[in-house]
Amino acid sequence: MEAAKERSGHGGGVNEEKRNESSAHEEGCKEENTVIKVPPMGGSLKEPDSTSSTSRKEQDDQLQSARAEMREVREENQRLKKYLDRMTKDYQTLEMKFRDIVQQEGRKSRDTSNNHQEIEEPEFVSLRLGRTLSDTKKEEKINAVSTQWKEDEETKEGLSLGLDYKLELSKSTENQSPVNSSEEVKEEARETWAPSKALKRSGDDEAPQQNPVKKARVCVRARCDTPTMNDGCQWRKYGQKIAKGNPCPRAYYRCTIAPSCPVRKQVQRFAQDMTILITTYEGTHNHPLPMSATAMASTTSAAASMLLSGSSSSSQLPGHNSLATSGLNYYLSDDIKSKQFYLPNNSSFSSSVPSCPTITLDLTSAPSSSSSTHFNRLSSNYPPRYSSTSLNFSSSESNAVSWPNGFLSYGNTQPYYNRNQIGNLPIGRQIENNIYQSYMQKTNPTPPQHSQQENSAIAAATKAITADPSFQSALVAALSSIMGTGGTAASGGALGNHGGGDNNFGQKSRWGSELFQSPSTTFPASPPKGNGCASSFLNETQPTTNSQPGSLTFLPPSLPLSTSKSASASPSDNRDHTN
DNA sequence: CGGTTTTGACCAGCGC
DNA sequence: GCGCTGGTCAAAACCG
Repeated sequence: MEAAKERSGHGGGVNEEKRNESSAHEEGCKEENTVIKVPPMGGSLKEPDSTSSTSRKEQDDQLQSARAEMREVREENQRLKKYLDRMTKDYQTLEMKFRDIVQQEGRKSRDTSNNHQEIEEPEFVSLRLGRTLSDTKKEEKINAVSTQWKEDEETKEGLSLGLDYKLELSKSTENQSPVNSSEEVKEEARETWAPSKALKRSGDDEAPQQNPVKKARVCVRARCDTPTMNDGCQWRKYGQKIAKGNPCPRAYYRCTIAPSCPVRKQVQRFAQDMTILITTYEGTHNHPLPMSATAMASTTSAAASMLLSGSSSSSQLPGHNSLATSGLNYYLSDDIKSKQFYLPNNSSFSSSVPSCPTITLDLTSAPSSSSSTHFNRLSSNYPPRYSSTSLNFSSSESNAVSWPNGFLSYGNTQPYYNRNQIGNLPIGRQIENNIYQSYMQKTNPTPPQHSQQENSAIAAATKAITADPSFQSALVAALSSIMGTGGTAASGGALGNHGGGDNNFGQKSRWGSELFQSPSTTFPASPPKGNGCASSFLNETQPTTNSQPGSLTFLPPSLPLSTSKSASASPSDNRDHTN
């Protein structure tokens, strides 16, 4: 190309000479190629007619050479185009093949592992989180999955499957072998939170140090204006750091409900979107939790259980996961390296996360019923062993509803309320708060315009949701898994669910009513200070809408919002609550 | 006064 | 071995 340019330039120079003499050539050049015809005009003006002696042959030769070059250039362009087309086709075909493979694998695993479930309750959301499988089965599953993925992912990355299922394979999976993963799963299943250095230092031997490295983490992403998201637990801030790559400091909290509780959490803003608060829970509560904390705890524990049980990874297989079918999005990612849970650019958070499986509950996804399609195509690959798993329950809450009054709205109000707009508008929160209060107190002197409508709508939605078999099954599965993994242990459910299985289910069904009827009795009163961010979670399109048959909506008890003026409002909230 | 938050310092892991 | 970074400690300050 450059050569052609040079030549054309050269030809231009030649034309200059001709220009004065015969414009006929120029005309010819115009027809052939516009490039050649652009000669520096100044030169031609300066040139005297001394060139009259140049023979036409030379000119013709030059023209022809220039034309020939142009032809070559065109041909080259055509070749490049063809090549590009070919590459595109190849890419598409490969993509198709890959998807087919992935889907087939998904079907296989589903058939083998979740057979009965689907037969019995095709519409039900499976949140058993692998509890129905024996450990060995789990391991096998995991291994198989891991290996398969490893193979598949070796050639491809950036998998996007239907049902909003997305996987992220660690970009650098290094030594992670399926075997290791299974072992880790085992260890994780014990719910032993690796004390890491702090505990080591403190001589806290309760936590098994056999499992020094891996610990399940549950990362909750939610839009939140407040420094922290109140999850009902009592937290004490014990440190703050500015992590590399994120201007926002990362705060470290420790559960203070029980002195020996190993649970910790990290709170950090998402660098690319400051409105997104990323909370990472780590460890297992070894004590009962307040009601207000069970919502988040149960959810996170469910997620953790999923992760630990390996169902996540297994299920992970494309699309087969019941979660996926149910409209739940969950992502696998290696947060350690990939760092991008969902957002392509995401490099701000979780960079600190050590090599441990992490499951992410994304509450920031757009309300789109089918799941957050807007984000995330995980660019990276699924690590041979489960690394981090992000679980997106397709929360409709693109904007986590935050209720300054200290309550979290789990009800999916979105269908009735443009959550997006609200969330994005500064006044959104206020409006929501007002609405919420209006129906919480029923005596709100200045209810917003739509508050009553919303109340009724939400109430109806709540009823519908709670009555929905899919919802119930999902809750049952989730809770059973929670109970089983964490709950079985006296130490408490993963990440803190303390309720009993059956009770929980009952509880669940009560959530909605509690939420709307007398939340204040069950949940920590909203802190006076209060502003907090409620992580509305697990909101999905409502079953009633049927837009997503399998969609899951959790209506856990409202969460108290963080309140303290400073970052971690939770503690104070809880204090208020407990005291 | 008890608990929490702040913040500088310390320690360990990791990569070069 | 050194530097960087993440995670934690712990004393002081703060708050109700």
